Amino acid sequence: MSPSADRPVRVRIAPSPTGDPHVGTAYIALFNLVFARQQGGTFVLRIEDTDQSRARADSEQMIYDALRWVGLSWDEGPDVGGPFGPYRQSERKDIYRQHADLLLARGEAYRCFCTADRLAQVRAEQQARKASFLGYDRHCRGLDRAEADRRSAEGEVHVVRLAAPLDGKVVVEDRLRGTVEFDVHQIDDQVLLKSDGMPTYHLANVVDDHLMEITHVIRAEEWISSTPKHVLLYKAFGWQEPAWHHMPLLRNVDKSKISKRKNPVSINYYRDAGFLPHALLNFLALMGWSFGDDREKFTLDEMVGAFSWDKVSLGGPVFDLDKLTWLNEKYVHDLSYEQLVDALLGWRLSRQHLIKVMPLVRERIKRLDEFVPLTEYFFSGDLDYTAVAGELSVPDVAPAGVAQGLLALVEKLEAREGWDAKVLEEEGRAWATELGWKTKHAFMLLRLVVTARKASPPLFDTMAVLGKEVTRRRLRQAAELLARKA
RNA sequence: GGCCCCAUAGUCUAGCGGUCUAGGACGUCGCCCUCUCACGGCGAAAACAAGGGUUCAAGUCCCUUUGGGGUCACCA
Repeated sequence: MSPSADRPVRVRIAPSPTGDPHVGTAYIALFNLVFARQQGGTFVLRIEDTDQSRARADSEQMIYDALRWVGLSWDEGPDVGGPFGPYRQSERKDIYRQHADLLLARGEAYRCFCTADRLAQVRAEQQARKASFLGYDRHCRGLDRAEADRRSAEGEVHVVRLAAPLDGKVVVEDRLRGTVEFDVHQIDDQVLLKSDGMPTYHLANVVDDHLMEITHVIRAEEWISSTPKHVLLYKAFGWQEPAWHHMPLLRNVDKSKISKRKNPVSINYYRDAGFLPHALLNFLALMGWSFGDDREKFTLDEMVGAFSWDKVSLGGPVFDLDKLTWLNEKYVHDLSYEQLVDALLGWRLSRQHLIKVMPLVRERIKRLDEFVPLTEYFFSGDLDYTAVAGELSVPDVAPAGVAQGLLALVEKLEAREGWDAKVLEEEGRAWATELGWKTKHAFMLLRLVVTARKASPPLFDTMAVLGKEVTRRRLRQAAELLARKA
């Protein structure tokens, strides 16, 4: 019965390198790793980079660094290799194509020549008449196969879609939630191969999981509604399904799915804000899992020893920074003085970081004793704006407008790859222009937000050294403060 | 809106039919310790979403409602 009883346990995480390393990735990675370790299994890291338009050059490395920083490591992956490689989906294009061809040959899939415009029209029409089902209308499903193959051979742009069954139910056996049934009428003919030849998540995920002999899929709850599509794919291929486990989603304070707009979400933020990696990891474990007794502080090894699925709770846990801070305090207090010193030296007091700060302050100090008071904001997380609250403003702009402006800058910086003084200045100037704010005023505002002082080293150099996460957090915090005032 | 998931205090959770006048933790408040602050110690307020069943017995099982969330892409 168990799809894995006879096979060695293999699990995976499959992050997509589209941005900053996400706490949710670490969260899911933790549960995968713990389960693998407990079962004497293997934990695989696979990079899902099939969307060229969203891929970011530095993102993949940041994922590795961030996961290692929290203390998670994998047995197989693009950077460490392994017998089931390549572990980067962009390097497996041929494999997906072959599998799509296989499905095509079996009549389990078909070519679709519909244009993006037509698809958009269909969707708009469905929405307009408030159709209960939104999805592809199977326009190309009836096409003659030989004819479709000919058009394809002639180079006509098209995608490959799964020919989902027209009737019946798809059953997902979730090990955390039990049997979940989906009516097949809710599932449309999912695209498997995009017109650029890259697979969609659905195809790549199923093909890779099978080829990499993944026995247990442990992923976030947001995937549960696409699981029937995956089940259908396993059936179409005639493969054995993995055991499904859908973990609850981390939440913002308002209970929505955790997002960078409402909560620091990058692992790098937690690092830069002075959280200890083991504390973060321990905290993530607490989000959805409990030790069994009242223990809240425990190591990875202890968790591995005590882990079981029935101690996972399914309500979406709110990521509570206060409780994380409390846990972090426990970890800090458990360090010896020497260890704490090392922790600091590995953090913002590292030689590496101080060397970045120095060009900004050397000209501004006359004696060494001035360094610490002058540079405090380089070593802080959140700032206290009470002393400058009155000056946190732009002439003739209401506080709410200033808040909005700050958030607009956050969005702007988000959209731009790279974080150095040059990029920041470009974006900063464009931002001020767009808002119609004099740079003098706009930049003083930013200076106050970022340093809580009226005098500082050059603004954009300061932001560059501060780093993306801390800067972003301060912009948001200040915006929130101003919005409250309004 | 269709489908799906979820439901114990503001938050994270224990509870797997009787031992629950519901336990722990964060946060909040009070007291103690104390040269200050912090730590620490002690204590307080604070929850089984609602309504129906099943049962001798329901926070625990079932149904409905309500609420929250997710998802409906050539993104993952």
